[in-house]
Amino acid sequence: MAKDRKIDMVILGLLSHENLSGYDIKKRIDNALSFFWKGSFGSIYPSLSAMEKDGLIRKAENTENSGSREKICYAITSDGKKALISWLEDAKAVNDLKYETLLKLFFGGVTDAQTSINTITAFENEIIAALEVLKMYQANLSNNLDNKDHIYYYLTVLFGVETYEGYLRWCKEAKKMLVKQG
Amino acid sequence: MAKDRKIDMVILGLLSHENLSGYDIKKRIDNALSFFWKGSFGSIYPSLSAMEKDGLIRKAENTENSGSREKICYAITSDGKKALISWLEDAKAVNDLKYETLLKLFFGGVTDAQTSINTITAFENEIIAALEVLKMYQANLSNNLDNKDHIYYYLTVLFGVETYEGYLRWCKEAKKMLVKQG
DNA sequence: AAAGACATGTAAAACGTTACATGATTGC
DNA sequence: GCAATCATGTAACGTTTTACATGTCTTT
Repeated sequence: MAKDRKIDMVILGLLSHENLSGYDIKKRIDNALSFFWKGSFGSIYPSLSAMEKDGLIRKAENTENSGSREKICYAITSDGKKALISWLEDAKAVNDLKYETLLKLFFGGVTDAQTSINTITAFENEIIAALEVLKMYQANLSNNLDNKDHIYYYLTVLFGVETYEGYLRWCKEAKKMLVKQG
Repeated sequence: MAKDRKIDMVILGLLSHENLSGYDIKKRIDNALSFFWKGSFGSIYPSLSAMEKDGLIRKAENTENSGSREKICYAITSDGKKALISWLEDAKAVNDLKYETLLKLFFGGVTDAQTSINTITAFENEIIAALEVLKMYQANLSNNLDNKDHIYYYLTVLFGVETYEGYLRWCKEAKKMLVKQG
C-alpha cells in the first residue's frame, strides 16, 4: 500500500469514476477540486508510476486516441479500489489551512490601517471571482441530483459557496471596523 | 532579505511586539495563530538561526531568566522590521487550503452514505471544540479593543468564528441531505 | 507564423514534519 | 519518584512545487 501521499487518493478517487491520463487528472483537479485541493504535474506523474508498480492502477486501452501525442490512460484495479475505500472509511481527516491573508492582518498593527484594508480588498476580489464560478457549478449540479455521485459533488460545492459568502460578509465588516478607527 | 519562507514572517511579526525565545514563539503560534497557521520546532529554530545570520533579528538580553535551562530570547532589528513591513505592504497573499474532509466527501459515492456521514461528524466535532476556544478569545478581545493591536487580533478571531459557524451550518445541512437519500 | 493547448516526464530546490537527543525543573 | 513542562537543537524523511526538456496539433 502507498504511504500517505494524499495525491494518490485524489488520483484513485478520480480513476474510480473513469479512466484518465495524467494530463486529464490535472484538469479534473484544476476544475472540480481546486478550491479545496491542488496538485501539479510534478506530483501526478510520479504518483502514477509508483501506483502502477504497486498494482493499484494499470494502463488502460486508450479508448479515445485524440490524435496528438501518445496518451497513457490509467484504470483503477481492485487493489486500488480497496486502498481508496480503506482511506474513505477512516473518518479522521486532516484539514491543513494556511491563510496568509490572516497572517498579514494579524500583524496589521505594525503599519497603517490602509495596508490591511488593501490586503482585505485583494482577498475580497479573489473570492468574488471564485464564488461566481462556484455558483455556476452549483446551478448545474442542482439540476442533476439524480446521478448518485452528484450529491457528493453538490455538497462540496455547497461548502465552498457557504464559506465564500461568509468570507465576503467578513470582508465588509472588517473593512468597516478598520475605516472607523483608521 | 529572506527568501519567501512564511515562517520567517510569522517570527518577525511576533518579535515586533515582544522579545521571544523559540519555545515562546511555538506557544504563541499554537495559541493565537493555530486556526490559520501552524509551525513546528523543526522549522522555528532553523529560521531563527538563519535570520540572525542575515541580521533580521538579534539575540536579546534575557529579561526574565525563569531558572530552567538556557533560554535564548531574540529581538527584531531595524532590517527585520523593514522586511516585515515590505511583506505586509504587498497586498497579494496566498491562502493554501487543503480540506481532506472535502476530498473524502467528493469521492463519497464510492462507498455508502454512512461513511460520508461519519466523516462529516468527525469534522463537526473538531469544529465545535475549536469554536468554543475561539469564542473565549473573542469575548476577551471585545472587552479590550482600546489597545491598538487588539482590533487586528479581534478581526482574525471574527474570521474564525464566522467561518466555523458556517462550517457547522453546512455539516447539519449536508448530513440531512445524505440521510434523506442514504 | 506564432501562440497556445495537448502530453509526458525528470531534476532541483524548498519546505516542513516527525522523531530523536539531551537535560533541568516543577508539580503531584 | 515520576510525569509533565521547559528548552534547544539536529537529522532523516517525505512531499510538493517550479522549472526544464521535448515535441505535436490546432487555432488565429
